Amino acid sequence: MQKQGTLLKSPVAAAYPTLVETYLHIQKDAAVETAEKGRTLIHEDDFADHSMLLLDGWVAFSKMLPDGEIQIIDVMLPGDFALIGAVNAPVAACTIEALSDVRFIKILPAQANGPEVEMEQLRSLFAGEIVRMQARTSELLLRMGKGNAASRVAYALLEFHVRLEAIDLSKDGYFEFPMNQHKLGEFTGLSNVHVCRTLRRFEREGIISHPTYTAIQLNDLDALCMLAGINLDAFRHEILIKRSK
Amino acid sequence: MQKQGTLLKSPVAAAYPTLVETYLHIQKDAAVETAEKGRTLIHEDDFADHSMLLLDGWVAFSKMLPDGEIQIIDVMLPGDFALIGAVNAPVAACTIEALSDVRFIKILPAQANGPEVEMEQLRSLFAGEIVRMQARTSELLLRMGKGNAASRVAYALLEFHVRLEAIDLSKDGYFEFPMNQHKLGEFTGLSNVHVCRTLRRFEREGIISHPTYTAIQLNDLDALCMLAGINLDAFRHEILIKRSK
DNA sequence: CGCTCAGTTGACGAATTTCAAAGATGGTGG
DNA sequence: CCACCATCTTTGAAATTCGTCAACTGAGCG
Repeated sequence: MQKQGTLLKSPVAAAYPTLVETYLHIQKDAAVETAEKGRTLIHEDDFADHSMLLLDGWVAFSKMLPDGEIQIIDVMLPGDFALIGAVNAPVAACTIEALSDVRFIKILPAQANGPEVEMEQLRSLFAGEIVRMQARTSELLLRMGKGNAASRVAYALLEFHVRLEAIDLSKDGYFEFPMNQHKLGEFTGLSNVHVCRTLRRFEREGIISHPTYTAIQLNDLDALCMLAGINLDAFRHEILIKRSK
Repeated sequence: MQKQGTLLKSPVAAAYPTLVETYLHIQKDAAVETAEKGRTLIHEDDFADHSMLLLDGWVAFSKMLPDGEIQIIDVMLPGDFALIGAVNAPVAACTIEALSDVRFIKILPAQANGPEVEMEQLRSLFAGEIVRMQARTSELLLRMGKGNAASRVAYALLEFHVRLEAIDLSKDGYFEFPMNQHKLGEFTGLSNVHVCRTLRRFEREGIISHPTYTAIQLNDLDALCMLAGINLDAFRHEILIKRSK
């Protein structure tokens, strides 16, 4: 377990001072938990009345059909907050899995709902995070229902890029990408085979390239936006926090 | 505009005393707004920092791709609460449309974030509503990505039935259903034509019947659960409030 | 060196969309 | 009460997209 001092040195705290710092200012003894890549933190239908604040790494929320098919509902990135359960809804709707090694804080209901003025400010930030998560899920659902394979893959890549860029983890379209094609298929609702074909097509057309096995390079954001049906500026307003600096 | 007296007489207040009554106990002068079927309340990308409490009727949250294809993200039913925007995320991710004549209350950020003890209780209820909305969207997204047409349509019918039954608006599988096949296609991610084929198949197999044009009768819940890949008890725990009576 | 796992590619088939046209229903105004 | 109109539903046939199956490749690792 680590304490505040360590937290504030993390790149996340530097990039997103408001949420992480605000929380730590109130809960000075917050316990930081860690999990390695591939670890399942919570299973669908488990008891859960808490929330989660991700400090480092990638986390997937997913669900499974009886036949074993898995769909990733949302991916949390460093600095993100998620409501997992509530006192009146104490069941986790999703399985939560670490897509990379992660560091996170578990937030209990009582740790955010108090009358103190600082908590009021904190709740306001949490509400924003929830709205942005809903916005991401909505965009995903839209393309799942009405978009083709190219649209879904382009959207996924753009979403990650835009969110990572805001916390300095994507530069000029280049970022570390800890999901393989099978996982990307679970996120986009496609088979791993079709994800492969779509990525290869993008690569042939020069839209993307993958310089290393664990990273990706987006070369033509305009083309991706066209394919995904996204207006990049409007999209940023919808899924990024208004920086308070 | 109507006041508390009228509200408490509504079937919703009787069925869900906790949320609606708790809110009205704090905001005694809450203004009730109305809208007729088909009316758009908010457009995607509009400014919005508020929430909404639905008293009567059905409301759809939807998004549109540049080519005009529409996907319904979630449907609110009487008694439901939804976070539309937040102070730190003041953009509506969805277009909000009345699927039937509706009555609702607009809730501003300041009306729920105060230090008072009653507001603490109210926020706890709101948090539960948000978790349940996320659970519904997750179930929908799962079937959109990995389910076939029968699974999606069966899920949609079951979701409406289970939620309506909890507020006495579905009895023995019979309920008023204000969506046409085109709208149901927007919800399930199918063309209206394929929704039609799927419904007709269900009807041929005796799983459902539609006694009037605006109502539907679910005859075989077990068969629908099998098709949707749902465990009805687990599903109820996930998307229904724990009644406090 | 051989093992395993992720990625790649082609051929085929199944599910769903699109297009087109024909019924059914309900509302409206004469 | 009837005729007409717009909207919704139903059905068939053709086209498309994507999944499945199977085989092959290539990288990492003991």
